[in-house]
Amino acid sequence: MGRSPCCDKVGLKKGPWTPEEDQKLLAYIEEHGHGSWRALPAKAGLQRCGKSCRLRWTNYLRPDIKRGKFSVQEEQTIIQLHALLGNRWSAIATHLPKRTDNEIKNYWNTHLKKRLTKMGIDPVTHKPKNDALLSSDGQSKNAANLSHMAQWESARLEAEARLVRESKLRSRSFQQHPAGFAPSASASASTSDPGVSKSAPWISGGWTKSSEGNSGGILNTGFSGDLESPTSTLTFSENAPPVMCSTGLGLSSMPITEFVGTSSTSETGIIKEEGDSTHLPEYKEAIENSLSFTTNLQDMSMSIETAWTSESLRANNAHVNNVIGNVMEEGFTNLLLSDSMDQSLSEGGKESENSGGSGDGGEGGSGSGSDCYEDNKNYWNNILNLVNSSPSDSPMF
DNA sequence: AACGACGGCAACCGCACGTAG
DNA sequence: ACTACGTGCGGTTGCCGTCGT
Repeated sequence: MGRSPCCDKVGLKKGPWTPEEDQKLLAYIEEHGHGSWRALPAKAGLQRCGKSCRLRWTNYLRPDIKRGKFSVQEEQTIIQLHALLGNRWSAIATHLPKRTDNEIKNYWNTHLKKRLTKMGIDPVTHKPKNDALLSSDGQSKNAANLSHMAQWESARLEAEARLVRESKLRSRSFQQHPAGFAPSASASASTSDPGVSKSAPWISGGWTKSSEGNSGGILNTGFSGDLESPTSTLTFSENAPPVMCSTGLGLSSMPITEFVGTSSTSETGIIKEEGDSTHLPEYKEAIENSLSFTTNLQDMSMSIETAWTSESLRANNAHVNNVIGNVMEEGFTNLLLSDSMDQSLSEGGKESENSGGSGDGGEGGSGSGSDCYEDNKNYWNNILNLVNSSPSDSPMF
């Protein structure tokens, strides 16, 4: 595939941007929008490649960027989402308004990763590093299961994002071929679309819950507030079996409940080993089937917003943030916060400016010795809380 | 004061993906 | 179906300021 290098032209400047360059770029974009990035430098009178301009704009000049220290809440959000999504910074950035993925990535690499390591948690797997030591009391199993859960959740998010992306495409078709679809002045996607089942097998497979009573699947649910995410049917109810209809992912029979109920009762609800092993291939398949790991939560929220522009959908992101916020209030972040504070104390309050916010670091007291396991347990419990507390009646989750 | 080590961060690089022609 | 282009994304690099010796 031919792909012309963008910066191989001689005479193009690289390296740090000067205020003059910034000014030029800013002025041009404010007046004309960025349009084609490749064409922009010439038009704006910059000796830069388009890519460089784009990066400068998205990571630095954009007016809606918040700079400066990350708040404790932001830190916690990053860690939690990283546990679920891995190094998908753009997805994580979705839930940190005004922060760029690059900034988050840098912050993770320079601060949070180290902090987790210091806490004895593997920043990659988010598992306790002393897994082996814990194995005797079964904690390693728990940790593995929790990690497994996170992996699965990651795949789930991927699938959901794909669904939305698919819907986005449909939305474009709406705009381009309005005659071919029921007109939707309110863009509320209130129509059924036979094409859905063809293009999105996981939809056609039926989100049992969401498609019940509306044959068109998810898109039929009407987005006036009762949009049912396919995966939102993953209710995490300990009583009612979850209606996992991700047939496209081969997950329909997965014993999700067994995973799910565990978040709040760390000791009891952990995945049953037999269930886990039984469905391991399905998990694997589910994850592997989520081919497009480029999708992210931003895709979900943004594409829905652009696709249907329903106010109710705007709550999706807000909800996620609320969930995260709730989790934080419940103490997960105390762990890190306390660590943060420990660090502050030990390092002379280097990070004490940390948004002074939510001084909820009170009861934490992590970090030392015997508390380590407890902390890690809480850590994972709260990650699961994040997932579990996504209400089934949420438009998005 | 000079020097090296280290950390933080902006920017670059290259791959992947979507899309238009 | 193929190709070129535009863009998104994550990993990496390199500059610069700060700190310790």
